[in-house]
Amino acid sequence: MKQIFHPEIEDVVPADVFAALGDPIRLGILVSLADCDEVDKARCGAFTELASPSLLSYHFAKLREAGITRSRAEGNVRFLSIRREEFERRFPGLLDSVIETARRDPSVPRIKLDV
Amino acid sequence: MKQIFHPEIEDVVPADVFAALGDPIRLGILVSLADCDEVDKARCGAFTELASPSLLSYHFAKLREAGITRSRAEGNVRFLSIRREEFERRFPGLLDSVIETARRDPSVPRIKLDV
DNA sequence: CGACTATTTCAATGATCATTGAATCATGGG
DNA sequence: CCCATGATTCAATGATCATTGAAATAGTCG
Repeated sequence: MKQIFHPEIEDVVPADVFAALGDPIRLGILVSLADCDEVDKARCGAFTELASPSLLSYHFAKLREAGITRSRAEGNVRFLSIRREEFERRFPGLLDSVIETARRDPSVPRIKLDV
Repeated sequence: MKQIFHPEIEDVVPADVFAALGDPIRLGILVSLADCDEVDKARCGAFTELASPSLLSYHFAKLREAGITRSRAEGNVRFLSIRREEFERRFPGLLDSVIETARRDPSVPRIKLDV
């Protein structure tokens, strides 16, 4: 079982966060996660409408390495979640307005995550 | 006098905004502008501590083309300002939390703009 | 006009990015 | 043990990026 790298939240830097948000697919992943009813229950494989599996994997890594999301392996499957509390502590208010901005905009693709 | 392109605020899209914010120099320009006492009085030439003139020009263009700033030519000089009201209307609350995030973070370089 | 200043543009560089498809790896179930 | 499933990794692609320094542009002032 390979270790999945997550940066310490204190090491996360604004420019890297915004760079990670600067892609429509990644914004789509983020709003879809945010709109998911059950936190921490979103399978990676549920996002295939947004991109191919290998491209998704690439974008998941970007979000994860920017400190925005957390990936958790459970058996065969991986779950994806937003690092809400940590991120809120590190950059108060930021994620809420980012998500709200992305949620409101039709240019951001999104999926319904059935949990 | 060459025309300077500014996108219509309605044409501005979140992913492009975040991509423009995904660079420490550009964040530095933004917070420095935001912390400038007199709005719309910041000369482009006042940012030379952040980068070389030609690199600054490049970053100014990125911010401008992303709809975040406005450039105004006046004689020999160009002035730079944040498109506050328009941007607030387009993406309510976003710019405030972006600026606050950048302002608080020591990884973002900044200058004192004497006006 | 001619020199000077402020700023942009251009061409060139190497680095990183988004994307693709094939290969790999790990797990769970028969 | 074998195979299917879920997901990542790898190699290769062309595109875009940040940076540099030199050249061009435009305005000002003598």
